[in-house]
Amino acid sequence: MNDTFKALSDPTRRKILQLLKEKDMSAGDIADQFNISKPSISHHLNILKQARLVQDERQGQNIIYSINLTVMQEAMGWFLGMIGTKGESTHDE
Amino acid sequence: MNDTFKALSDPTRRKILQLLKEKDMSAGDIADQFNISKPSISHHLNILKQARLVQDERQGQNIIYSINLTVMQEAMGWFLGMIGTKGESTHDE
DNA sequence: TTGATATTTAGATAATCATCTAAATCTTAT
DNA sequence: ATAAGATTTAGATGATTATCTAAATATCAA
Repeated sequence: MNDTFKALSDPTRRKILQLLKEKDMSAGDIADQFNISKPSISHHLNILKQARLVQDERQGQNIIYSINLTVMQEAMGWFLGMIGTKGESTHDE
Repeated sequence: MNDTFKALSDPTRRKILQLLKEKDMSAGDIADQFNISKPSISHHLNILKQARLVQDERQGQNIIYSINLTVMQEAMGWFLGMIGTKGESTHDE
């Protein structure tokens, strides 16, 4: 969960996720959307990958990235737990 | 929104929010829950405050912190937007 | 196999961040 | 007014991070 939030804390990485929400994209196509070097984007993609927020698959010369909505939902679960009735305990009592 | 995610990226700050979800607490009582100096906790509280994730109010010698669920809900809205049907565009077309 | 394209890895650097101690501020009680 | 308690501010330090350029790896095409 910490990796997830750390990964989401950078605006470039959040924008990458928003791009991948629309459609799967190659690393190069993703990099073209930013004024940042390709190695830096590769680094961001790696952080997203370690957090399992994205998956990658090689297709010929390209590596295609796609979003992992399952992990996104898990993160949203954290918010749901927080927004539950104020003062409500996590465990039954 | 960036301030929000930045604020949420630290585990100590997330734990503070979980404490405040249960009940409002003074800065000192919050600090007692961690093996971290009071000034450091004060710093974390300030970051949460700038992100408007918490509010504070002085009560005598103490300063009482409370969670701001509205901002939490806004952050969750970002996730809802992400989890919408894959490939679905934000604007109508 | 050689060359071109796509992507990552390595290594360096400047900026940001979490943390600490010491000192300052604010409030209450004597 | 002074002392005590609660909290924050100031300033410093070590760790993490985002970024870059240069070099390495992998795939495809000729």
